Amino acid sequence: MKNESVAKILYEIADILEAQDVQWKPAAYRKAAMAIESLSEEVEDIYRGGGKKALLKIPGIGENISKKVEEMITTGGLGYYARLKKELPIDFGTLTAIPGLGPKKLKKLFNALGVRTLEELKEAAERGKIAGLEGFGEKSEQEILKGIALLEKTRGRALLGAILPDALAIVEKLKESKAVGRIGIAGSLRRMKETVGDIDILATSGEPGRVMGLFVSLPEVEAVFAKGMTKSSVHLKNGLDCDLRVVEEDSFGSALQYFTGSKDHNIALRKIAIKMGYKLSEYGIFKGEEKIAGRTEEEVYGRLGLPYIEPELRENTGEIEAAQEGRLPALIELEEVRGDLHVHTNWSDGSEPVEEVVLAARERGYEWVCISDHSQSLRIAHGLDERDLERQFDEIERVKGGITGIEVLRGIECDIRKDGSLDLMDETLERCDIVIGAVHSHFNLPMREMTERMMRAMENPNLDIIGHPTGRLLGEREAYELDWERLFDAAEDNGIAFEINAFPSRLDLDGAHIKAALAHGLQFAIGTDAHTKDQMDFMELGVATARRGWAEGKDVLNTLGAEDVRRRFSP
DNA sequence: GCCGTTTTCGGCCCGACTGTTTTCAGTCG
Repeated sequence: MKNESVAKILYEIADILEAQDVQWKPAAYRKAAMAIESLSEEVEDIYRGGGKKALLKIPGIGENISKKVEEMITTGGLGYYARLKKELPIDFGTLTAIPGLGPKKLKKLFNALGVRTLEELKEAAERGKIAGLEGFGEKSEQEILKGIALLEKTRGRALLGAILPDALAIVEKLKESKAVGRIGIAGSLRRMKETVGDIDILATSGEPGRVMGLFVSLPEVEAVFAKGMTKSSVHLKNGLDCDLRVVEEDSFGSALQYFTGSKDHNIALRKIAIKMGYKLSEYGIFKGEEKIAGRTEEEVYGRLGLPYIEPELRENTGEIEAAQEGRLPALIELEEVRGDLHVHTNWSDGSEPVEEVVLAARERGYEWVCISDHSQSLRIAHGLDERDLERQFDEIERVKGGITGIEVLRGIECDIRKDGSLDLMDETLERCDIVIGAVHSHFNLPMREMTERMMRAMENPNLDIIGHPTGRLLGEREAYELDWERLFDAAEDNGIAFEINAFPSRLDLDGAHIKAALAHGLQFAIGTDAHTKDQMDFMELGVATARRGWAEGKDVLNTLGAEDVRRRFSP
């Protein structure tokens, strides 16, 4: 059973128990579900490797839940869940996604009207059966109908690269108002998560009413969920929800800290505050009635005895302990990036000729750029064969002659065939500065075969980098499974780097992969995989991913000069 | 149900918004 399915059942158990007014257990089940959901490894594999004992090592999973997870993995079902579901056969997973409906209200609807599914809820609301119930009214019935309509449209999380510009545009529009003081993005967007579920904006204002009025009437807004003096929530036309909060000037730092999260990071901070005899909230740090911090985030962290922690690290995955011990990494900065390792031109499936791509790289302040088009197997992308590549090398030489101030590296995104061999002759690959090997076919191989396919490719002395290693794309789960430990070992043996692929529709390596690889002493190369000049701007996303994996400048090859990159990859 | 430099028992983050409840429960983040 996959992590997602295990987590879904645990979430549903939490909802059922909460509907039954059970104390504390719902929170415990939810915490366990979140822990399993965010594992970078399959819980099945963890169990196969170390049994129930290994499950107990996952924080939030104790004696009871580990037994239940064990049952799910070994039998594919869970008796406890089946019994609960019999008592309360409600589709909590779907229905709690409707704003305003939680476990308790859904139980009321079930008891009064027998509502179990989205369809039954819709029918009950359309027939006006809900308005008369205790605890509901005309308004809530309408809200439910609106919620269902929104749910039926596309919902869910969106890619960072797709949302960041929209969020910045809203912030810019609000900034134009004189009523707005300080303003900034918070939430998972500020932490630069690969995907974001909503947009959180935080501002200060002497006239919150005016700011809220402006916010809910922005043209981007499709529906308004709530409008108050300190908080308003809307649904945007791009499909995401957006919250705006207005706070006092002297609470901006603590509010920014609080609403940036993550939730787990904040809970850990609050526990530290409690131990020190303080109370931490979005309004500041309080010692009794007295407020002792809150104006800036630095002040908040400082009062808790911590250095400032970068938003990308705030996941409670060891950053607080590292901060306490003074061993936070000096995260790589966008300014340190000296070149893009992976761009396409119109020689394969890119839009522009070599010359324009090189000029675009120079405009971005890079010292070098590596041209890396597809190899011949990728027919739909007009992949290059040996002769094409030689001709492209000539073209690169010609372009280099006419453009100063930037170095051009000769690269190739070479297909890794099903058997692990590379798609071009060794003599040709030897003439490249950088060979990026990538999988573009036979995605459904079993984990072992796929891993060994890549390991075989790594043994070719010409291969330098594994490109977009996970194959994950938007809307799909991991396209194929890999045995990371074996892969890391092979990369170490052969001096191979992994690519952090910043192409906007790709959900490639995440922070956990990167941390694990760094622990093996491996290096990364950020490639935008740009197919148009504009897409080279997504370097920022690649850097954010590296930062979320705790990478420093030395861990990322893009911080090297052109000659050092060449030397790093010459056999 | 989980967890432990307060603890193997007794805690578990905290506050705003909404609707309908005339004093607050449920939901949300």
